[in-house]
Amino acid sequence: MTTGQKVSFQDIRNEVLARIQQRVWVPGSLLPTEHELAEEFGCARATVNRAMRELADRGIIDRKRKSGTRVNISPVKQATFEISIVRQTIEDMNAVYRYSLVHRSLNQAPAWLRAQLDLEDAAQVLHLNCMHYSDNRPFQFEERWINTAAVPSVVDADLTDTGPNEWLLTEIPFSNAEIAFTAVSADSKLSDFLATPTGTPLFQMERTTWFQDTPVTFVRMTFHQGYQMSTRY
Amino acid sequence: MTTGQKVSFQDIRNEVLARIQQRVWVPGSLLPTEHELAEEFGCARATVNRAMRELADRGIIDRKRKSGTRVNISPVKQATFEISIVRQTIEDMNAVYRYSLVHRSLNQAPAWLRAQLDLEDAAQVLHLNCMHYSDNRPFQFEERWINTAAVPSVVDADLTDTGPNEWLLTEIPFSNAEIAFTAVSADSKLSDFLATPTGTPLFQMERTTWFQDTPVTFVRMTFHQGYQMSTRY
DNA sequence: CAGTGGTCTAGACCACGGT
DNA sequence: CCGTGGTCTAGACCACTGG
Repeated sequence: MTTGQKVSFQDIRNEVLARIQQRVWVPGSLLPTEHELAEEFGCARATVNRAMRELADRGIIDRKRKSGTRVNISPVKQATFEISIVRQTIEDMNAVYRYSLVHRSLNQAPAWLRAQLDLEDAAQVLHLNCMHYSDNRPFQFEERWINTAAVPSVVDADLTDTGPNEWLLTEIPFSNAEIAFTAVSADSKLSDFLATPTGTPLFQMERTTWFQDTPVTFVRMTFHQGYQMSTRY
Repeated sequence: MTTGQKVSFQDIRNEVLARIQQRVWVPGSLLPTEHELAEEFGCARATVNRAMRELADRGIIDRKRKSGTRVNISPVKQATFEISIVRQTIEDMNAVYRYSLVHRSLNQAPAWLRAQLDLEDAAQVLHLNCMHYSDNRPFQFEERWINTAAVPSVVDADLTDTGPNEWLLTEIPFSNAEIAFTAVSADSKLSDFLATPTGTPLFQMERTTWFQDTPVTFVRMTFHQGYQMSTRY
Protein backbone atom coordinates (compact mmCIF):
# COMPACT_ATOMS: atom_id res chain seq x y z
CA MET A 1 0.00 0.00 0.00
CA THR A 2 1.35 3.40 -0.90
CA THR A 3 0.97 6.11 1.67
CA GLY A 4 -1.14 7.93 -0.84
CA GLN A 5 1.14 10.93 -0.90
CA LYS A 6 4.55 10.73 -2.48
CA VAL A 7 6.03 7.63 -3.99
CA SER A 8 8.60 6.16 -1.61
CA PHE A 9 11.75 4.41 -2.71
CA GLN A 10 10.45 1.34 -0.88
CA ASP A 11 7.33 1.27 -3.03
CA ILE A 12 9.50 1.29 -6.10
CA ARG A 13 11.87 -1.32 -4.71
CA ASN A 14 8.98 -3.63 -3.86
CA GLU A 15 7.24 -3.11 -7.16
CA VAL A 16 10.37 -3.78 -9.18
CA LEU A 17 11.13 -6.85 -7.09
CA ALA A 18 7.57 -8.07 -7.57
CA ARG A 19 7.83 -7.69 -11.32
CA ILE A 20 11.04 -9.66 -11.30
CA GLN A 21 9.50 -12.42 -9.19
CA GLN A 22 6.42 -12.49 -11.42
CA ARG A 23 8.75 -12.75 -14.38
CA VAL A 24 7.56 -9.56 -16.00
CA TRP A 25 11.28 -8.98 -16.20
CA VAL A 26 13.14 -12.27 -16.48
CA PRO A 27 16.77 -12.93 -15.49
CA GLY A 28 19.14 -11.43 -18.03
CA SER A 29 16.68 -8.93 -19.42
CA LEU A 30 17.19 -5.21 -19.54
CA LEU A 31 15.13 -3.03 -17.23
CA PRO A 32 13.88 0.45 -18.08
CA THR A 33 16.30 3.27 -17.39
CA GLU A 34 16.08 5.29 -14.20
CA HIS A 35 14.65 8.13 -16.18
CA GLU A 36 11.86 5.97 -17.58
CA LEU A 37 11.04 4.47 -14.20
CA ALA A 38 10.97 7.91 -12.61
CA GLU A 39 8.46 8.95 -15.20
CA GLU A 40 6.36 5.82 -14.75
CA PHE A 41 6.23 6.15 -10.97
CA GLY A 42 5.96 9.89 -11.09
CA CYS A 43 8.91 10.65 -8.87
CA ALA A 44 12.41 12.05 -8.96
CA ARG A 45 15.22 10.01 -10.47
CA ALA A 46 17.05 10.05 -7.14
CA THR A 47 14.20 8.10 -5.61
CA VAL A 48 14.37 5.46 -8.31
CA ASN A 49 18.12 5.39 -7.90
CA ARG A 50 17.90 4.59 -4.23
CA ALA A 51 15.41 1.81 -4.84
CA MET A 52 17.53 0.27 -7.56
CA ARG A 53 20.72 0.64 -5.58
CA GLU A 54 19.23 -1.43 -2.78
CA LEU A 55 18.25 -4.15 -5.20
CA ALA A 56 21.75 -4.06 -6.65
CA ASP A 57 23.25 -4.33 -3.16
CA ARG A 58 21.16 -7.42 -2.55
CA GLY A 59 22.44 -8.95 -5.75
CA ILE A 60 19.03 -8.97 -7.42
CA ILE A 61 20.01 -6.75 -10.30
CA ASP A 62 23.25 -5.78 -11.96
CA ARG A 63 23.87 -2.21 -12.99
CA LYS A 64 26.37 -0.85 -15.44
CA ARG A 65 26.81 2.60 -16.80
CA LYS A 66 25.79 2.97 -20.37
CA SER A 67 24.63 -0.62 -20.73
CA GLY A 68 21.86 -0.25 -18.17
CA THR A 69 20.29 -2.43 -15.50
CA ARG A 70 19.69 -6.14 -15.88
CA VAL A 71 18.07 -8.80 -13.74
CA ASN A 72 20.95 -10.82 -12.36
CA ILE A 73 21.28 -14.13 -14.13
CA SER A 74 23.40 -15.95 -11.56
CA PRO A 75 21.76 -15.12 -8.30
CA VAL A 76 24.49 -14.80 -5.74
CA LYS A 77 22.48 -14.69 -2.59
CA GLN A 78 23.97 -13.04 0.43
CA ALA A 79 23.34 -14.62 3.77
CA THR A 80 24.09 -12.21 6.57
CA PHE A 81 24.85 -13.46 10.05
CA GLU A 82 24.93 -11.24 13.04
CA ILE A 83 28.04 -12.05 14.99
CA SER A 84 27.76 -10.62 18.46
CA ILE A 85 29.71 -11.34 21.59
CA VAL A 86 28.92 -14.63 23.28
CA ARG A 87 27.36 -13.04 26.32
CA GLN A 88 24.92 -11.18 24.13
CA THR A 89 24.04 -14.30 22.17
CA ILE A 90 23.30 -16.20 25.35
CA GLU A 91 21.39 -13.42 27.08
CA ASP A 92 19.29 -12.96 23.97
CA MET A 93 18.06 -16.50 24.55
CA ASN A 94 17.04 -15.50 28.07
CA ALA A 95 19.70 -17.74 29.53
CA VAL A 96 22.18 -16.96 32.27
CA TYR A 97 25.68 -16.31 31.01
CA ARG A 98 28.75 -17.45 32.88
CA TYR A 99 32.36 -17.04 31.88
CA SER A 100 35.48 -18.75 33.11
CA LEU A 101 39.14 -18.22 32.33
CA VAL A 102 40.71 -21.64 32.06
CA HIS A 103 44.26 -20.96 31.03
CA ARG A 104 46.50 -17.97 30.55
CA SER A 105 50.12 -17.86 29.44
CA LEU A 106 52.56 -15.57 27.72
CA ASN A 107 54.51 -17.36 24.99
CA GLN A 108 56.57 -17.00 21.90
CA ALA A 109 54.16 -17.34 19.01
CA PRO A 110 54.34 -20.84 17.50
CA ALA A 111 55.24 -21.07 13.83
CA TRP A 112 51.71 -21.81 12.57
CA LEU A 113 50.40 -18.77 14.40
CA ARG A 114 53.16 -16.54 13.09
CA ALA A 115 52.15 -17.66 9.64
CA GLN A 116 48.46 -17.17 10.33
CA LEU A 117 48.89 -13.66 11.70
CA ASP A 118 51.94 -12.72 9.69
CA LEU A 119 54.02 -12.04 12.79
CA GLU A 120 57.74 -11.66 13.24
CA ASP A 121 59.76 -14.61 14.48
CA ALA A 122 60.20 -13.35 18.02
CA ALA A 123 56.61 -12.21 18.42
CA GLN A 124 55.05 -12.66 21.82
CA VAL A 125 51.46 -13.73 22.24
CA LEU A 126 49.05 -14.06 25.11
CA HIS A 127 47.46 -17.48 24.94
CA LEU A 128 44.06 -17.92 26.53
CA ASN A 129 41.55 -20.71 27.02
CA CYS A 130 38.09 -19.74 28.13
CA MET A 131 34.71 -21.32 28.65
CA HIS A 132 31.34 -19.72 28.14
CA TYR A 133 28.27 -21.25 29.77
CA SER A 134 24.60 -20.83 29.08
CA ASP A 135 22.46 -21.63 32.11
CA ASN A 136 25.52 -23.41 33.47
CA ARG A 137 25.75 -25.72 30.52
CA PRO A 138 28.80 -25.61 28.26
CA PHE A 139 28.11 -23.29 25.35
CA GLN A 140 31.43 -22.43 23.77
CA PHE A 141 35.07 -23.21 24.25
CA GLU A 142 37.31 -20.35 23.20
CA GLU A 143 41.00 -20.67 22.41
CA ARG A 144 42.63 -17.37 21.68
CA TRP A 145 46.00 -15.86 20.91
CA ILE A 146 46.57 -12.13 21.17
CA ASN A 147 49.47 -10.30 19.57
CA THR A 148 50.83 -8.35 22.55
CA ALA A 149 52.69 -5.96 20.27
CA ALA A 150 49.35 -4.80 18.90
CA VAL A 151 47.69 -4.48 22.30
CA PRO A 152 50.41 -4.09 24.97
CA SER A 153 47.88 -3.33 27.70
CA VAL A 154 46.38 -6.80 27.40
CA VAL A 155 49.30 -8.24 29.38
CA ASP A 156 48.11 -6.44 32.48
CA ALA A 157 44.41 -6.82 31.80
CA ASP A 158 42.33 -8.75 34.29
CA LEU A 159 40.51 -11.33 32.24
CA THR A 160 39.13 -13.40 35.07
CA ASP A 161 35.73 -11.72 35.04
CA THR A 162 35.44 -10.34 31.55
CA GLY A 163 36.06 -12.41 28.45
CA PRO A 164 38.91 -11.38 26.16
CA ASN A 165 36.49 -10.64 23.34
CA GLU A 166 34.61 -8.07 25.37
CA TRP A 167 37.84 -6.66 26.71
CA LEU A 168 39.36 -6.30 23.26
CA LEU A 169 36.27 -4.58 21.95
CA THR A 170 36.70 -1.79 24.44
CA GLU A 171 40.30 -1.32 23.32
CA ILE A 172 39.98 -1.92 19.60
CA PRO A 173 36.55 -1.14 18.32
CA PHE A 174 35.37 -1.99 14.82
CA SER A 175 38.35 -3.78 13.43
CA ASN A 176 38.50 -5.92 10.32
CA ALA A 177 38.22 -9.65 10.49
CA GLU A 178 38.17 -12.85 8.54
CA ILE A 179 35.84 -15.59 9.69
CA ALA A 180 35.74 -19.25 8.79
CA PHE A 181 33.30 -21.98 9.77
CA THR A 182 34.12 -25.66 9.89
CA ALA A 183 33.02 -28.90 11.42
CA VAL A 184 35.47 -30.64 13.74
CA SER A 185 35.51 -33.76 15.80
CA ALA A 186 35.72 -33.42 19.56
CA ASP A 187 39.21 -34.29 20.77
CA SER A 188 39.75 -35.14 24.41
CA LYS A 189 40.14 -31.53 25.43
CA LEU A 190 36.99 -30.34 23.68
CA SER A 191 35.19 -33.41 24.89
CA ASP A 192 36.04 -32.50 28.48
CA PHE A 193 35.16 -28.86 28.30
CA LEU A 194 32.02 -29.21 26.25
CA ALA A 195 30.86 -32.30 28.15
CA THR A 196 30.36 -34.42 25.08
CA PRO A 197 31.84 -37.75 23.98
CA THR A 198 35.07 -37.79 22.01
CA GLY A 199 34.34 -37.81 18.30
CA THR A 200 31.20 -35.71 18.54
CA PRO A 201 30.86 -33.42 15.50
CA LEU A 202 31.18 -29.82 16.62
CA PHE A 203 30.63 -26.52 14.92
CA GLN A 204 33.68 -24.32 14.95
CA MET A 205 34.33 -20.71 14.04
CA GLU A 206 37.77 -19.25 13.53
CA ARG A 207 38.38 -15.54 13.37
CA THR A 208 41.45 -13.50 12.60
CA THR A 209 41.25 -9.84 13.50
CA TRP A 210 43.29 -6.88 12.30
CA PHE A 211 43.33 -3.30 13.35
CA GLN A 212 44.46 -1.13 10.49
CA ASP A 213 46.67 -3.81 8.96
CA THR A 214 48.11 -4.89 12.28
CA PRO A 215 47.20 -8.44 13.23
CA VAL A 216 45.58 -8.41 16.63
CA THR A 217 44.17 -11.78 17.50
CA PHE A 218 43.29 -15.25 16.29
CA VAL A 219 40.49 -17.09 18.00
CA ARG A 220 38.99 -20.53 17.61
CA MET A 221 35.53 -20.91 19.05
CA THR A 222 34.02 -24.35 19.31
CA PHE A 223 30.35 -24.66 20.12
CA HIS A 224 28.48 -27.27 22.11
CA GLN A 225 27.12 -30.30 20.34
CA GLY A 226 24.02 -29.55 18.29
CA TYR A 227 24.71 -25.84 17.96
CA GLN A 228 23.16 -24.35 14.87
CA MET A 229 23.75 -21.02 13.24
CA SER A 230 20.91 -19.67 11.18
CA THR A 231 19.63 -16.69 9.32
CA ARG A 232 17.01 -15.55 6.84
CA TYR A 233 17.40 -13.75 3.60
CA MET B 1 42.59 10.98 -0.91
CA THR B 2 39.75 13.26 -1.80
CA THR B 3 39.19 13.86 -5.48
CA GLY B 4 39.96 17.48 -4.83
CA GLN B 5 36.60 18.64 -6.05
CA LYS B 6 33.47 17.94 -4.09
CA VAL B 7 33.33 16.03 -0.86
CA SER B 8 32.10 12.51 -1.50
CA PHE B 9 29.96 10.51 0.88
CA GLN B 10 32.76 7.96 0.96
CA ASP B 11 35.19 10.54 2.25
CA ILE B 12 32.81 11.35 5.04
CA ARG B 13 32.12 7.70 5.78
CA ASN B 14 35.81 6.93 5.99
CA GLU B 15 36.62 9.97 8.07
CA VAL B 16 33.85 9.26 10.56
CA LEU B 17 34.90 5.62 10.76
CA ALA B 18 38.51 6.66 11.30
CA ARG B 19 37.52 8.96 14.14
CA ILE B 20 35.59 6.15 15.76
CA GLN B 21 38.51 3.75 15.41
CA GLN B 22 40.91 6.35 16.74
CA ARG B 23 38.54 6.84 19.63
CA VAL B 24 37.89 10.50 18.92
CA TRP B 25 34.32 9.32 19.33
CA VAL B 26 34.13 6.40 21.74
CA PRO B 27 31.39 3.76 21.88
CA GLY B 28 28.24 5.16 23.41
CA SER B 29 29.06 8.79 22.72
CA LEU B 30 26.93 11.16 20.75
CA LEU B 31 28.10 12.27 17.33
CA PRO B 32 27.51 15.69 15.82
CA THR B 33 24.21 16.12 14.01
CA GLU B 34 23.98 15.75 10.27
CA HIS B 35 23.65 19.50 10.00
CA GLU B 36 26.85 20.08 11.94
CA LEU B 37 28.78 17.48 9.96
CA ALA B 38 27.53 18.94 6.70
CA GLU B 39 28.87 22.27 7.80
CA GLU B 40 32.21 20.81 8.91
CA PHE B 41 32.73 18.93 5.66
CA GLY B 42 31.28 21.70 3.55
CA CYS B 43 28.68 19.60 1.79
CA ALA B 44 24.96 19.01 1.62
CA ARG B 45 23.18 17.25 4.42
CA ALA B 46 22.06 14.54 2.01
CA THR B 47 25.68 13.60 1.46
CA VAL B 48 26.30 13.28 5.17
CA ASN B 49 23.10 11.31 5.46
CA ARG B 50 24.21 8.74 2.93
CA ALA B 51 27.57 8.30 4.63
CA MET B 52 25.98 7.88 8.03
CA ARG B 53 23.32 5.56 6.72
CA GLU B 54 25.98 3.20 5.43
CA LEU B 55 27.69 3.17 8.80
CA ALA B 56 24.36 2.51 10.44
CA ASP B 57 23.69 -0.37 8.03
CA ARG B 58 27.01 -1.89 8.98
CA GLY B 59 26.09 -1.68 12.64
CA ILE B 60 28.84 0.80 13.48
CA ILE B 61 26.54 3.54 14.64
CA ASP B 62 23.02 3.69 15.94
CA ARG B 63 20.70 6.44 14.81
CA LYS B 64 17.49 7.67 16.38
CA ARG B 65 15.37 10.63 15.56
CA LYS B 66 15.57 13.38 18.08
CA SER B 67 18.14 11.63 20.25
CA GLY B 68 20.81 11.66 17.54
CA THR B 69 23.56 9.35 16.40
CA ARG B 70 25.71 7.30 18.74
CA VAL B 71 28.66 4.98 18.30
CA ASN B 72 27.24 1.51 18.80
CA ILE B 73 28.19 0.10 22.17
CA SER B 74 27.50 -3.56 21.46
CA PRO B 75 29.06 -4.13 18.08
CA VAL B 76 26.85 -6.59 16.26
CA LYS B 77 29.07 -7.45 13.37
CA GLN B 78 27.49 -8.73 10.23
CA ALA B 79 29.26 -11.46 8.37
CA THR B 80 27.97 -11.76 4.85
CA PHE B 81 28.38 -14.99 2.92
CA GLU B 82 27.78 -15.25 -0.75
CA ILE B 83 25.68 -18.30 -1.36
CA SER B 84 25.82 -19.23 -5.00
CA ILE B 85 24.89 -22.39 -6.78
CA VAL B 86 27.31 -25.28 -6.32
CA ARG B 87 28.45 -25.28 -9.91
CA GLN B 88 29.43 -21.65 -9.63
CA THR B 89 31.30 -22.26 -6.40
CA ILE B 90 33.28 -25.06 -7.93
CA GLU B 91 33.99 -23.33 -11.22
CA ASP B 92 35.16 -20.27 -9.32
CA MET B 93 37.91 -22.48 -7.92
CA ASN B 94 38.90 -23.40 -11.47
CA ALA B 95 37.78 -26.94 -10.94
CA VAL B 96 35.67 -29.11 -13.18
CA TYR B 97 32.10 -29.49 -12.03
CA ARG B 98 30.16 -32.70 -12.36
CA TYR B 99 26.65 -33.47 -11.26
CA SER B 100 24.84 -36.73 -10.77
CA LEU B 101 21.26 -37.53 -9.88
CA VAL B 102 21.34 -40.40 -7.43
CA HIS B 103 17.74 -40.90 -6.47
CA ARG B 104 14.36 -39.57 -7.48
CA SER B 105 10.95 -40.45 -6.09
CA LEU B 106 7.54 -38.96 -5.66
CA ASN B 107 6.18 -39.46 -2.15
CA GLN B 108 3.74 -38.33 0.43
CA ALA B 109 5.59 -35.80 2.58
CA PRO B 110 6.73 -37.39 5.84
CA ALA B 111 5.50 -35.80 9.04
CA TRP B 112 8.74 -34.02 9.92
CA LEU B 113 8.84 -32.42 6.48
CA ARG B 114 5.21 -31.37 6.68
CA ALA B 115 6.10 -29.66 9.92
CA GLN B 116 9.25 -28.11 8.51
CA LEU B 117 7.51 -26.71 5.44
CA ASP B 118 4.08 -26.22 6.98
CA LEU B 119 2.43 -28.49 4.44
CA GLU B 120 -0.96 -30.13 4.43
CA ASP B 121 -1.27 -33.77 5.47
CA ALA B 122 -1.66 -35.17 1.99
CA ALA B 123 1.05 -33.03 0.43
CA GLN B 124 3.13 -34.65 -2.25
CA VAL B 125 6.85 -34.03 -2.53
CA LEU B 126 9.56 -34.86 -5.00
CA HIS B 127 12.44 -36.40 -3.12
CA LEU B 128 15.89 -36.11 -4.67
CA ASN B 129 19.41 -37.20 -3.83
CA CYS B 130 22.22 -35.64 -5.82
CA MET B 131 25.98 -35.53 -5.83
CA HIS B 132 28.17 -32.65 -6.88
CA TYR B 133 31.80 -33.28 -7.75
CA SER B 134 34.75 -30.96 -8.01
CA ASP B 135 37.46 -32.32 -10.29
CA ASN B 136 35.76 -35.68 -9.88
CA ARG B 137 36.13 -35.65 -6.13
CA PRO B 138 33.03 -35.60 -3.93
CA PHE B 139 32.17 -32.03 -3.07
CA GLN B 140 28.62 -31.99 -1.80
CA PHE B 141 25.82 -34.42 -1.17
CA GLU B 142 22.42 -32.86 -1.64
CA GLU B 143 19.19 -34.24 -0.27
CA ARG B 144 16.17 -32.29 -1.35
CA TRP B 145 12.40 -32.30 -1.08
CA ILE B 146 10.30 -30.16 -3.35
CA ASN B 147 6.68 -29.25 -2.72
CA THR B 148 5.07 -30.26 -6.01
CA ALA B 149 2.03 -28.13 -5.29
CA ALA B 150 4.26 -25.06 -5.38
CA VAL B 151 6.09 -26.09 -8.55
CA PRO B 152 3.93 -28.57 -10.48
CA SER B 153 6.24 -28.52 -13.49
CA VAL B 154 9.05 -30.08 -11.47
CA VAL B 155 7.41 -33.47 -11.75
CA ASP B 156 8.14 -33.52 -15.48
CA ALA B 157 11.47 -31.77 -15.28
CA ASP B 158 14.53 -33.60 -16.47
CA LEU B 159 16.98 -33.35 -13.61
CA THR B 160 19.55 -35.82 -14.88
CA ASP B 161 21.80 -33.16 -16.35
CA THR B 162 20.92 -30.04 -14.41
CA GLY B 163 20.81 -29.95 -10.63
CA PRO B 164 17.48 -29.16 -8.97
CA ASN B 165 18.87 -25.95 -7.53
CA GLU B 166 19.69 -24.54 -10.93
CA TRP B 167 16.43 -25.79 -12.34
CA LEU B 168 14.41 -24.20 -9.55
CA LEU B 169 16.17 -20.88 -9.97
CA THR B 170 14.93 -20.62 -13.53
CA GLU B 171 11.40 -21.25 -12.34
CA ILE B 172 11.35 -19.36 -9.08
CA PRO B 173 13.87 -16.56 -9.02
CA PHE B 174 14.73 -14.57 -5.93
CA SER B 175 12.70 -16.31 -3.32
CA ASN B 176 13.03 -16.04 0.43
CA ALA B 177 14.96 -18.54 2.42
CA GLU B 178 16.11 -19.57 5.83
CA ILE B 179 19.56 -21.09 6.15
CA ALA B 180 21.13 -23.01 8.99
CA PHE B 181 24.64 -24.37 9.42
CA THR B 182 25.57 -27.32 11.59
CA ALA B 183 28.20 -29.94 12.08
CA VAL B 184 27.16 -33.55 11.61
CA SER B 185 28.83 -36.90 11.79
CA ALA B 186 29.07 -38.97 8.63
CA ASP B 187 26.56 -41.80 8.70
CA SER B 188 27.00 -44.74 6.36
CA LYS B 189 25.22 -43.03 3.49
CA LEU B 190 27.21 -39.81 3.74
CA SER B 191 30.34 -41.81 4.28
CA ASP B 192 29.74 -43.66 1.01
CA PHE B 193 28.87 -40.67 -1.11
CA LEU B 194 31.49 -38.34 0.27
CA ALA B 195 34.17 -41.03 0.36
CA THR B 196 35.09 -40.47 3.97
CA PRO B 197 35.08 -42.75 7.01
CA THR B 198 31.95 -43.08 9.10
CA GLY B 199 32.04 -40.61 11.96
CA THR B 200 33.90 -37.91 10.06
CA PRO B 201 32.75 -34.44 11.13
CA LEU B 202 31.03 -32.77 8.18
CA PHE B 203 29.79 -29.29 7.54
CA GLN B 204 26.13 -29.16 6.70
CA MET B 205 23.84 -26.44 5.43
CA GLU B 206 20.07 -26.67 5.50
CA ARG B 207 17.86 -24.31 3.58
CA THR B 208 14.13 -23.82 3.49
CA THR B 209 12.82 -21.76 0.61
CA TRP B 210 9.53 -19.95 0.16
CA PHE B 211 8.06 -18.12 -2.75
CA GLN B 212 5.66 -15.48 -1.56
CA ASP B 213 4.68 -17.39 1.59
CA THR B 214 4.37 -20.70 -0.25
CA PRO B 215 6.90 -23.29 0.93
CA VAL B 216 8.84 -24.52 -2.06
CA THR B 217 11.71 -26.71 -1.00
CA PHE B 218 13.82 -27.97 1.85
CA VAL B 219 17.38 -28.99 1.12
CA ARG B 220 20.17 -30.46 3.20
CA MET B 221 23.63 -30.02 1.72
CA THR B 222 26.51 -31.87 3.28
CA PHE B 223 30.01 -30.93 2.25
CA HIS B 224 33.11 -33.02 1.88
CA GLN B 225 35.39 -33.46 4.85
CA GLY B 226 37.47 -30.39 5.58
CA TYR B 227 35.18 -27.97 3.79
CA GLN B 228 35.42 -24.49 5.16
CA MET B 229 33.19 -21.52 4.62
CA SER B 230 34.79 -18.14 5.05
CA THR B 231 34.33 -14.45 4.61
CA ARG B 232 35.75 -11.09 5.54
CA TYR B 233 34.08 -8.12 7.13
C1' DC C 1 30.55 10.39 -28.85
C1' DA C 2 26.43 9.74 -26.45
C1' DG C 3 23.60 7.12 -23.11
C1' DT C 4 23.26 5.35 -18.55
C1' DG C 5 24.04 5.13 -13.89
C1' DG C 6 26.62 7.66 -9.82
C1' DT C 7 26.65 11.37 -7.07
C1' DC C 8 26.02 16.04 -5.15
C1' DT C 9 23.17 20.18 -4.04
C1' DA C 10 19.89 23.25 -1.76
C1' DG C 11 15.78 23.19 -0.13
C1' DA C 12 11.61 21.20 1.67
C1' DC C 13 8.39 18.51 4.41
C1' DC C 14 7.59 14.71 7.42
C1' DA C 15 7.83 11.28 11.46
C1' DC C 16 9.45 9.99 15.51
C1' DG C 17 10.27 10.60 20.18
C1' DG C 18 12.49 13.18 24.12
C1' DT C 19 11.27 17.14 27.17
C1' DC D 1 6.80 21.33 21.43
C1' DC D 2 10.69 21.06 18.62
C1' DG D 3 15.17 18.89 17.42
C1' DT D 4 16.95 15.05 14.84
C1' DG D 5 17.08 11.90 11.34
C1' DG D 6 14.30 10.07 7.01
C1' DT D 7 13.03 11.04 2.68
C1' DC D 8 11.77 13.39 -1.65
C1' DT D 9 12.57 16.87 -5.38
C1' DA D 10 14.43 19.13 -9.49
C1' DG D 11 18.29 19.99 -11.43
C1' DA D 12 23.12 19.51 -12.36
C1' DC D 13 27.59 17.58 -13.49
C1' DC D 14 30.46 13.59 -13.71
C1' DA D 15 32.37 8.82 -14.92
C1' DC D 16 32.26 4.93 -17.19
C1' DT D 17 31.65 2.30 -21.28
C1' DG D 18 29.60 0.55 -25.59
C1' DG D 19 29.39 1.67 -30.35
